Amino acid sequence: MSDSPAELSAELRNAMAMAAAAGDKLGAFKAAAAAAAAAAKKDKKQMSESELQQLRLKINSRERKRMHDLNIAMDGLREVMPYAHGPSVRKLSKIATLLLARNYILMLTNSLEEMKRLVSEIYGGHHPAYHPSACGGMGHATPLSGHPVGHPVHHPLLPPTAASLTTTGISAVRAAPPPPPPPPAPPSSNPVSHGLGGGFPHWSGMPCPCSMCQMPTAAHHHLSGSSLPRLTSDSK
DNA sequence: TAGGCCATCTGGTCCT
DNA sequence: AGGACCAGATGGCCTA
Repeated sequence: MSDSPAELSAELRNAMAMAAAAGDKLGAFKAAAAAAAAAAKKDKKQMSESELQQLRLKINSRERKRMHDLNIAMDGLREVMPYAHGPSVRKLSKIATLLLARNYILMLTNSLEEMKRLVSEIYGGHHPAYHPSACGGMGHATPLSGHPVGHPVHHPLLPPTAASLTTTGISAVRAAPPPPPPPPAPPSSNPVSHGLGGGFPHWSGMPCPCSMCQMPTAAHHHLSGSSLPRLTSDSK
């Protein structure tokens, strides 16, 4: 197996390492891109070994950048998760981040529903929030979730309500069976580890990403995975 | 040492 | 045609 992909990629890695060592990676990328652009004008069968290699370097560099951007977005997601941050805490894995985010969204959605229910109970459905005309003509698409009387509402910054989510293709979240609303405990309370795989610390009232704590929300399983349209093509 | 996680390469497919 | 996206393969690093 002398021409195995592993050996070929090792060769390319050496080329990249040499290019990176000679200068900045951007410069190496630009050189590779220029050579690849010239080479791409020809038929691939007519391309020389080095031209093919340059094209491969360009594609590899693009893919690296794409994955790097994805990791940056993942870090941004980690930052807003109710989880212990800090140098002494191990970073959440990607799968754990996604599972925790999902549970967190479900929890927030449920809390919002519960809050709306409580407000309607207290005010008997006569709270001004349920009458958009009382909000200075801002014209809500959906009733606001019971903001306190007298407090200014920054409408553009409000998170979408569960009802509005249904109009954006996320209705499955709302369709989830309501788990018991967790108390609003801050993540600073003592974590409880159940000693399962992954070693996720458990915070009181906070969603856990570990597989043991995934609630059976079969009602919205159709939201996951391959059924989601591509972001770049959902406008069609 | 096995298993988990990750980065990277690679070829294929889809989209603009 | 070129780029974005995806999934499989591979190897490295780390931890229990």
